[in-house]
Amino acid sequence: MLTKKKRLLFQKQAEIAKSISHPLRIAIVDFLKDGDQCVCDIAEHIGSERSNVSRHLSVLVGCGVLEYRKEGLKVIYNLKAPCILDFFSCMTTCLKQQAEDNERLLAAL
Amino acid sequence: MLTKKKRLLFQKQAEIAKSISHPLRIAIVDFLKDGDQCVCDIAEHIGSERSNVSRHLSVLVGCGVLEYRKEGLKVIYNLKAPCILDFFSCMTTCLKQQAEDNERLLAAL
DNA sequence: TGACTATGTGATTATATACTCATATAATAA
DNA sequence: TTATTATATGAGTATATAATCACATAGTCA
Repeated sequence: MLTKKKRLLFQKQAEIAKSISHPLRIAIVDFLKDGDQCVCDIAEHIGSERSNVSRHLSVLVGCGVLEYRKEGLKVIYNLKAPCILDFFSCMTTCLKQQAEDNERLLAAL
Repeated sequence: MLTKKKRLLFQKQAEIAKSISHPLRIAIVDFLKDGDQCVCDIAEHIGSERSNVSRHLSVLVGCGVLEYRKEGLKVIYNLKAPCILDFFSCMTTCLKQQAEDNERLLAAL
């Protein structure tokens, strides 16, 4: 059986995973890998309402994936945990694997 | 603006991330890193109903994180994408960072 | 064959999440 | 001061997810 310690760890890890479990949040992290950006530029880049983007950003900040600083009127967000990007490539590997599996299946029909 | 290609990629990546965005599913993946297991042993280890575990397992299989084989009555699950484990350590790094931040904050009070 | 065991699934309910709109806050400039 | 701009947040609605229970399926063995 799981210990309480492990349960807590898994709970916290799940929160981080959940924070990047949304296409727009993935797009945000991907955008920020090339440099810091303000909310309005992020919103324009991913094509969504600023209010919506603001909420997505606060989820990512809450989990320690992003951090921000204020510069005049603007709030600039940046990647705090770049190791997240490694996970992105792991997911891409998964997807390639799946695509290859499907290809093999198709060839067998 | 995002291209359609990128949108699709982010959508698929979000699905994989979502598949591990649950404490029980994290516990399952963590359990399977030490070797293949059947549903009933997984259910006992994580302390949840078999029907519930079965559903969580099918989510993970659906995203290519796990795969399974049948052995008699039992269905044995194993880790198909071990790179997921690297992400676990990234998340642990995030959590340590957050804990340190909190410590610094506390010390400043 | 029938009994038993492991697993999966349909239906239901409770809860969580995402999005939109309207509004609030805060910094800046006229 | 007022107006403007960037950002954040409350409320409401729609949708997605998780857990439970009952039942179905499928493999094994007497």
